[in-house]
Formats: sequence, structure tokens, C-alpha cells
Amino acid sequence: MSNSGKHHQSGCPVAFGIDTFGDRWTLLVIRDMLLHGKTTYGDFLGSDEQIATNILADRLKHLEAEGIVEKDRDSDNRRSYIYTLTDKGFALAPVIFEIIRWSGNYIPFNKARKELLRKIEIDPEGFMKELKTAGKT
Amino acid sequence: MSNSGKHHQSGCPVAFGIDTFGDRWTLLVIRDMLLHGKTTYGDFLGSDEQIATNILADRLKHLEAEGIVEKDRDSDNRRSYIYTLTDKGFALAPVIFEIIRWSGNYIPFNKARKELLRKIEIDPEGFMKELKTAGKT
DNA sequence: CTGGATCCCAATAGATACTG
DNA sequence: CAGTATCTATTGGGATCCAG
Repeated sequence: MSNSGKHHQSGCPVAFGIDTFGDRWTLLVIRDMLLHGKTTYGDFLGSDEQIATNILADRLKHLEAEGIVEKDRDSDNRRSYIYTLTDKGFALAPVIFEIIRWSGNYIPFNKARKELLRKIEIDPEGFMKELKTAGKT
Repeated sequence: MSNSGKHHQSGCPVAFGIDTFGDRWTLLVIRDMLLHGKTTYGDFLGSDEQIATNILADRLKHLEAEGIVEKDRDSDNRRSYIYTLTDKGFALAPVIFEIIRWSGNYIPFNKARKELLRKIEIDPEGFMKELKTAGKT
């Protein structure tokens, strides 16, 4: 299931990489582990991008099958699982970092600000309230 | 058409990168320009991975819209187009290189050999014939 | 409760045939 | 040569169900 039939099998290392982690979700999960210290199914579900449960389960399964992620029982929680990156998974850090570097140069610089302005327009009072309570967390 | 509805809009640079070039074909086209000096629609179609014509057209259009690729008329050929990377496109080279580096460490080293062995098993005579005529191109 | 599996169906990607 | 049209396959969202 899932991503069979998508493999290029051309022998090209770029194609191999894409076949392994080149879908729209996999790298985000890896990012969560690498950059945000997320380790559980619930953690991943909580990310901003709102991955669906079936997609997440599928991707985790594949990452495990590929040896990029390891799944163990939480020794404390006993009914929870902990996902961690293997060396092979951790070795993707430079790829992620180069993507971040590239985006840093080319992401629309005012996207966040635009969001903010939209918020202000729609609900100025709510925004002001948010502003006042910000930084107290 | 194409990749609308897939954008994460989370503000995360990784998600931004994925939204821009994170599908299964875009990076391969960029690889062709970057590493193999390909410049025309026909060039891209000829790659090992066999991209479909509509996909290629779509991806080129998007790459152009994103300012990653530039499309100009071939000054010689006049009814042919030349696609070249912009600076923004060229700036993806480190991403590609890190993917190659990662794959270099983790790609199944014997994939090509396995293919070969399979061929030999299925059609030994055909294989021998291929072997004899190889290197004459 | 956490970590999934499953089903439905909408939307997207992709292969193939054909066209300006 | 450089695409478009059409039709099929796959992915993905969301709800719900299920097991430990």
C-alpha cells in the first residue's frame, strides 16, 4: 500500500531520495523529530500542518520500514510509543537544513505580517487582547 | 490545476520548500538542468524516469511561475524553447547535493547488480547478446 | 487515554492518446 | 517540438471505529 508504484528505479540518487522521503508529509514528520523534539503519534498529529491520522500512520510505518525511524514502547507510559530517528534518519538533517536555508532566502518575507494584518482587520479587539497576553507564557 | 490545495501555509520553511519543489517530479527536472545540462522539453522527456508530458508541462509552468526557471525562445531554432535555471533555481543545488550525499550512504549498493542478476536469470541469451554489443554505442 | 485501522468520497497526480 | 484532453489511479481529509 501507500507509495508503491511511485519508485523511479532509475538508479539516480536524487530519484532514490525522492522515492524515500519525497512526498508531501514525510519530511515534515522528520522535521518534527529533528527540530521540535516530537516523539509520539499525538505529537505529530498536533503539528501546524494537520496531517490526517491515516497518512501519519502510513508514513511512520514506512519510515520504520526504511530504517529511518525506530519505534519503541515508552518505558514510563507503557501504553505509548516513542518514535526516534535512527542514524540514517538523523543523516537527513543536512537536507532539511539546506531546504531551510533556501527558504530563508526565498520565502515571501511578509507572509507572517500579512497574516497579522488580516487578523487585525477581522478582529481588532481580539488581536489587541492577544497582544497584551503575549509573552506571558 | 496542479498543486493548488497542497500548500501547508504553516509558515515553516521546510513546509514552504516542500510546497515549492516537494513533489515527485520537480526536483528531477531541476536535477536535469543542473547536473545534465538539459534545456528543452524534449530533453526532460527523455530522462530515465519517464515523466508524462502533462506532468512535465505542468511542472515547467509552475517552476516558471515561481521564478525558478526561465523560458526563452531558442535563438537558433526559433520554434524551440530553452529552459534555464534562475539564481533562485540554481540556489537549490545544495539541497540536491545533500540528497545525493545521503543517498550515496544509504542507497542499496547492489541494486544495479540485482537488476543484472534478474536479467540473467530471465533471459540469459538476451543478456549475453546485450553484453557483446555493449560499449559499441 | 494513546495509537492506530477503516471507510467514504473529494481532490490531485499521472498515463496515454491526440493536437496546433 | 511543445504541449492539451481525457480518463484512471492514487492521495488525502475527516469521521468513526477499535484495541491495548
